[in-house]
Amino acid sequence: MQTEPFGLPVQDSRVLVPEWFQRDTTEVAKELVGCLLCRQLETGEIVRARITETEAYLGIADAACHTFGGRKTPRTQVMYGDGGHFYVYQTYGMHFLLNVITQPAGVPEGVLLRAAMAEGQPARWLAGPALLTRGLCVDKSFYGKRVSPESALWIEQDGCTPPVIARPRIGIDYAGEAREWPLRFCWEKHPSLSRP
DNA sequence: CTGTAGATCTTCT
DNA sequence: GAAGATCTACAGG
Repeated sequence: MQTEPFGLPVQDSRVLVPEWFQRDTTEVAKELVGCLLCRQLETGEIVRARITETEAYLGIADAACHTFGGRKTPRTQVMYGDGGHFYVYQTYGMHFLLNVITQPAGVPEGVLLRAAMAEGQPARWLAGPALLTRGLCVDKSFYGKRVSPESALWIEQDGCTPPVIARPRIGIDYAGEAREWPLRFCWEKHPSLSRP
């Protein structure tokens, strides 16, 4: 039931378990739009943000993915593990980007979380992958942790089913034909999108 | 509104 | 040694 605009307030929700992520990456990316990214801060306070934008990265066949061609480096190592864990890396020397690993072990794919909106905050507070991690105090210490409340960072689903549209991904012009692939999933017309 | 530059540093060649 | 799954500020039209 989608009565309030832009998915607020939160309804009865359930925590997604790691196994939920161990399947088709594009499906996971699509279904994560509308879910709640939850973070328990050092203070104990819990922040819930409605995910509004994701991107799927399809592993060895995807020139935009860090594991393209089966590349295995210290940075990408966790991508080869079980889905339902986090892949966090730093880019441009100053930004952390948060991914959820998908698929069973051996299939190095994942979903980049690009934008979200938290209740009681400006719509553009988390309107970008680096803004999202900065706002929720997510850094490389989450690398390899389970997507679970015991990690202080998890995802809940509460039956919110927004209108989702697919677009080419952002910032991957180097990726040859893969740059056209419609793997960016957006909540249609949502004010918190990183870009329209 | 558009374009461009600078910040800043890990990762891989 | 170069580039990057970004963001912000500022200049110009």
